[in-house]
Amino acid sequence: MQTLLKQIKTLHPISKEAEKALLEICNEVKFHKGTDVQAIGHTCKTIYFVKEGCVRIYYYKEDIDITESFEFENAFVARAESLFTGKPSRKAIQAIEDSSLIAIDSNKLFKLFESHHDLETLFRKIIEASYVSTVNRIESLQFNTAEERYFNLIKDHSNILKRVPLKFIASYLGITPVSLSRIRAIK
Amino acid sequence: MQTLLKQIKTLHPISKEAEKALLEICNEVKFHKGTDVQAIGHTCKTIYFVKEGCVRIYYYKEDIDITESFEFENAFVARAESLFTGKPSRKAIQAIEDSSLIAIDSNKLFKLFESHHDLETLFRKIIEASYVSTVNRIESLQFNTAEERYFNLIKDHSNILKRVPLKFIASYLGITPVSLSRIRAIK
DNA sequence: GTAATTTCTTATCATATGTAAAGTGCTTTA
DNA sequence: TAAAGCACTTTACATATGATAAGAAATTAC
Repeated sequence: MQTLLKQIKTLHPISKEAEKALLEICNEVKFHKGTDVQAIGHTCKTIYFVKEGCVRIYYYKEDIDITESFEFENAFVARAESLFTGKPSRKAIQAIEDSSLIAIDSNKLFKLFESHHDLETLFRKIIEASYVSTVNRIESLQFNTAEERYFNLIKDHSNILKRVPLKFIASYLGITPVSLSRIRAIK
Repeated sequence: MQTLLKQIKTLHPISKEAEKALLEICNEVKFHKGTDVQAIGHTCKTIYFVKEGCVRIYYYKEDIDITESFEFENAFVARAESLFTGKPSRKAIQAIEDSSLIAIDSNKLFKLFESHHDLETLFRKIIEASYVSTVNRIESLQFNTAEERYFNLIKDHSNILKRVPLKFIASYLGITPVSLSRIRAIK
């Protein structure tokens, strides 16, 4: 759990009591490469912190597997559209590598917000940061070419090519694996 | 200010004291159609609530005006990438119609969070909802065709065509005005 | 109310990306 | 170790969207 606490410290330091209360609703879970952490149709009631490994959120659009996002070490993962609305998710979370995640029970967490103001502030900031990164992603999808998006991705995540299959990267960029191959062949 | 309080009630009811404190950091501002509410390069320190009219967030990519988002009555507007990072924004907010906005001073608001827990919860929920809608927008940009995106937009905002010029809608959808004309000609 | 400007549409051609199919090489597994 | 399966690439062709330019329609300014 030390990695989680260390990461929290960089975002919004919390009191010892809040730390203790938080740890009580956390537990570590491990998943093998390729297995679903949470399945499609499940209502998201857990926020995960990636301690080791990496995961993706994916869904099916007309039988085609589409990767919505990747998360690596020290990132938080949840299916926002389910977690914040209480509706079942059409999306799943899957381990891309053998991964260790810290699972935080979201209902218990929201309860803790009432007694630990600093915990709510911490998670508000986490949500704000996620929000900013989705806004930036929209900008990229809206008017960058697939080629620009690909080269930006490997610039920001230099080791992603070693860790994530190209087929996942292709749908993440909004293109087919064939199209990605063409882009990669250029340079 | 009644419209703002009414909208808040539907999201997360707050105490009378919190209401009073909030109103003290709000003030109403009016803008004529076509004028900038906040300019490019300005660091966002205001959250707006649209009382009447509509606005858009836009920026320039290589001299081309791109609309990132629209907001209509009863919605909150802010340039998240600036508000939550403290950096100057490359984006502007512009009134599309003559509009009445309620301006909330964000620094004062964040200060109020310390004394009014329910205000923080309210704004956390507002951010959560914005986050969910950006996640949905990513899904749409990632794998829907321009045609699907257009018909979804007018389905969700039935009166948008009467209120917003097509050139803004085109860039919002990630296509050129010419391409939008073609799509509209189909049906 | 007319002229000027802006917005929108249409047409033509160029280009990027999609689809389908076949081939290559790597990994898994029996 | 051979066979099977999977990931990735390449090719050929189809289609959607972009770029440019010209014309029609709507809006704005005087």
